[in-house]
Amino acid sequence: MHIDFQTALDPEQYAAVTTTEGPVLIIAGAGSGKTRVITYRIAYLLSRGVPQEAILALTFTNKAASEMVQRAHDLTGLPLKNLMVSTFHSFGAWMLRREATTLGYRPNFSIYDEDDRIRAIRESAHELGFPTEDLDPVRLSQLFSARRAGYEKQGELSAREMELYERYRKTLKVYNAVDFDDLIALPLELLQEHDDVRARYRARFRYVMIDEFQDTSLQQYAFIRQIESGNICVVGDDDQSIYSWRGADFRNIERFELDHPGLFEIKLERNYRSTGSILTAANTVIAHNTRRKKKQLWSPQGVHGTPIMLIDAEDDEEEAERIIATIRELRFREHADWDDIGILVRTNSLAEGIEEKLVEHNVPYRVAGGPSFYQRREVKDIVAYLKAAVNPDDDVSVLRVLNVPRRGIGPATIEFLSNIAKDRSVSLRRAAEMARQMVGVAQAKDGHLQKALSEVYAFFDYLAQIRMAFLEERRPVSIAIRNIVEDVGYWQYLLEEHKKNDKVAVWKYRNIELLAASAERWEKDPDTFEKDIFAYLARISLTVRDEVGDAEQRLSLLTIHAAKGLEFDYVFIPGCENGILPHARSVEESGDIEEERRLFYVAVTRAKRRLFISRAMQRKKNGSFQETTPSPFLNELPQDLIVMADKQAQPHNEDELRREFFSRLKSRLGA
DNA sequence: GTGTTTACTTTTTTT
DNA sequence: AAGTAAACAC
Repeated sequence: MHIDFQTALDPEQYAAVTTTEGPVLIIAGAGSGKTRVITYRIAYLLSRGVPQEAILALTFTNKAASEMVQRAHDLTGLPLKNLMVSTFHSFGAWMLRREATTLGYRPNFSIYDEDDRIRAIRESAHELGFPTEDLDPVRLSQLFSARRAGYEKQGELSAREMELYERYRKTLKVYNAVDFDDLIALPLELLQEHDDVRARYRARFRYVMIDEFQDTSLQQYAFIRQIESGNICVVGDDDQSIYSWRGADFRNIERFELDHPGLFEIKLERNYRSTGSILTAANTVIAHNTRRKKKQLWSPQGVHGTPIMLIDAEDDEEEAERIIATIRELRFREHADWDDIGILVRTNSLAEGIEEKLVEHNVPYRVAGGPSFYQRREVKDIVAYLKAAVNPDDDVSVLRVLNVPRRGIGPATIEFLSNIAKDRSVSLRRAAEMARQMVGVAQAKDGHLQKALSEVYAFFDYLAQIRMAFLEERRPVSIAIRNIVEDVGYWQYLLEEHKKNDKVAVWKYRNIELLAASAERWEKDPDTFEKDIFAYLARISLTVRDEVGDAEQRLSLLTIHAAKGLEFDYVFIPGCENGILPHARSVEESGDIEEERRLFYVAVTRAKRRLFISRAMQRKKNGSFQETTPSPFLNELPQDLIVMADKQAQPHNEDELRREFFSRLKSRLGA
């Protein structure tokens, strides 16, 4: 490994990379080469003889983590098997797996995503006889998270809801399951309460780095404090803090300063990404925020670039049409590649409308965000089989597939078993086991129930069989998936469920085949170090989307949240209307629009060359049209840098003419 | 226990 | 406008 750090980095970056001992705070403005600094820092540590296993780098997304490893690998040319670059949650899961017994869990615990969690809350509410009419599991889920993270004020619960919260926690323990909050809270508890464990982890991870530090929660901050032992480097930008709704608190930056008196602090303000007009716009907008660290992005090249375009359309459909027309023009006039274009939306629902138009116009695109592959019902079903096989006490997964495909196990049977389970605080599986032994049950006259119960027993026996295959003969996950589909007759089930249009059934079956194929790829990947079923389940529970590495050029359509850390030559920000950006709900909840402004700032700073902002005068919402007003952020932009897009100047262009020509040709040949 | 009809509200962002 | 949950019929 031979790297000339001095020439590869600007002076500030160089200082940030080479100050390896003691606490370091890096304030990294948008486009200032943050990822570059972190990867060079890893390379620098390695070049100084620090062993890989002594380094811990924590990020928020799997994408950021894998990109970092990739770039560190490219830089050093070293195999990086023992380098721990991970998301907070994956790292928590990893720790918890190793230390489960200390905390009273078994190592085969299940990880519950939001959907599983809602089901568990419903289940607990049902057990408590909580009135269903005022049960809002989604809201409760948020409140529970706030409470778990230590935000008492936000997490205000009524006495009854508090009772439900306690029951939910107990229920998860019985199921041997943890939720996302637990993945941080439990390892934290472990480090706080077991000096020997803390000493062990501190001894190992002598160099700790935190990416997107402004997005850490109080809980994560406490966790960082526990695991670091002096050499801690945090990188963040308070202007890009957009996750406060998830418990993030950018004041952790101030806390960090207070807690580390001798810290080395450096600001990266050189922006290598955007043109001058985009930077000026970004600086002007963000200056309206009151609580922020002072920062001014500047461009070392000093190029001013093209003005920002403002598109105002009659309605949402016209907005999408004009965006697409503009994109065509960019492709024609500036030879823009599809990959260079990003459409950044505030909400997923906004993306849907645009997506329809993209399909209509044959624009190749990829969507990020939105419901992921792993959330699809058929995929979740199969995954639930895997989860339940590994951890048969996981009632949420069990209940999900107990009667899928239909086995005649309905509400009555489940009620019967859950009563036993509730009385003894055990899982359904244990309850079923007990029922099997109980003479009274075997002699009961109810033929229906008898039949259903024997189906339940057979179901658990089947799960045990799969479990054995995993643990004893180490059956690969991909094979197990295909076995399950076959054994339970899932294909027949799909056909049965979609009698009217078997296209849906085929589509769903294909998704399952994709799941098996992706598992197979994962098994064969030389970079996967742990290949057992536990590692697999942790991975898919904590992955939003798999980066499908297809070489095809595509435009990106994604939420602003998902766009953080990315950049595009051409950026479109649709829906710049009051209520959308800033989002009404957010303003209502937090009382100010500063976070929404940061969101707008993040969107603007993704653009390298040109920025297009659009809005519709009226927009379809829940079926009917609604008049809109422009986003206040539009007035905060420097007006001399904005140009109104001309409505008339959207003629047929090359692409369209060509397509029209071909379609005519085709129909003539066909006729 | 399963299938169909009816009433109703919904999404802001994600590990 | 559409998808979900409760209500109802078989």
